[in-house]
Amino acid sequence: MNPDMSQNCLPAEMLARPAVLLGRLGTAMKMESMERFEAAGFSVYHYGVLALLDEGERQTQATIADALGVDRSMLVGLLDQLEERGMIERRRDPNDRRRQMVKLVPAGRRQLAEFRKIVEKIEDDFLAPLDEEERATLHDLLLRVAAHRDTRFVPAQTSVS
Amino acid sequence: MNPDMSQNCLPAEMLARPAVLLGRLGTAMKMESMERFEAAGFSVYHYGVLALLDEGERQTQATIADALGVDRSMLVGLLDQLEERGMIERRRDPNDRRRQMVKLVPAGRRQLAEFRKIVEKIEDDFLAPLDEEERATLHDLLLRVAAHRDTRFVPAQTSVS
DNA sequence: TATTGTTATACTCTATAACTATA
DNA sequence: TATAGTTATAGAGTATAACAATA
Repeated sequence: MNPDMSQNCLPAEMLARPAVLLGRLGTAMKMESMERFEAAGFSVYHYGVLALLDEGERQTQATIADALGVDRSMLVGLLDQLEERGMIERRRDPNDRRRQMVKLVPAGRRQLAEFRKIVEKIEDDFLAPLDEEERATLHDLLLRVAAHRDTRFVPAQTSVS
Repeated sequence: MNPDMSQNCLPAEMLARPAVLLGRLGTAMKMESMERFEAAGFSVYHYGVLALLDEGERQTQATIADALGVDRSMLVGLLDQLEERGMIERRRDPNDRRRQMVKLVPAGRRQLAEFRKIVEKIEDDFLAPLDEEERATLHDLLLRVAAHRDTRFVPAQTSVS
């Protein structure tokens, strides 16, 4: 109908590449997430920290930073903010006073529940055109790609020891 | 084996979310692309511009910027660089001297061929764990998600007029 | 001397706003 | 007055480097 519609489009050769779509969509996804967390008075990184600590106390800040893939110097500010709001606790390791042990406290656990709602909403909005099965397929494909290039994406074994 | 291995991992609840994987992988994809294009002396945006112009001359710079989703002020520099290297030509529209018509010239077409090799290499490295059929599935899913939220991802109709 | 956490610095990216010329 | 393109400015975000305390 409108002969100019193709003028608004990305080049067909780019649309044909899964890698291009992945890059564009992933970036959009990240921006969307950041905006929604900002709107809630937090950042996406706060979610990552709380989700990580929900799996257990950490003996050093460095392991948190490494697991989440953020710089250690950046993590300091994130933990400061979470601590100020009473969501985590830091305390020095008595055996090695350079280290800070970090753990989640009840208020943090409650906030994590709120964060999960935000994440579910984002995902649901974003993946709206896909049904449950298709989302599972997408997840499987992405997880394999992610695990292949970064061991941080390899799901942890349930240790028997 | 190593009891600390799960310490390096992202939280399981994040790994379980396709949206999280999409955001992380997409960002990694974009960064990887930028680095490889930088290494070749260009930027990913140069590829976008050439790929777009390969589909036909443009009557204004604004349609290029809008289609690629970059700011018009940013496009100026990209076109300057491509013009300096003799890959595109700009000329004023005689009917409206505010406008610049932009088209690809042979050297640009040759460079585009090089860019395509880079993109194919990136994609192949990135999607290494997926076979052809799985890549097609991934592409289909991503395209539907992309088209749903942004008409620039709706593949252009082959016009009959 | 090396490591943990912290603070300070510098730089890149990009969004916004001004500005010029044409209409 | 509005639009196309251009240039200049400013601010956010982040990577790097320096620093203090402890080992």
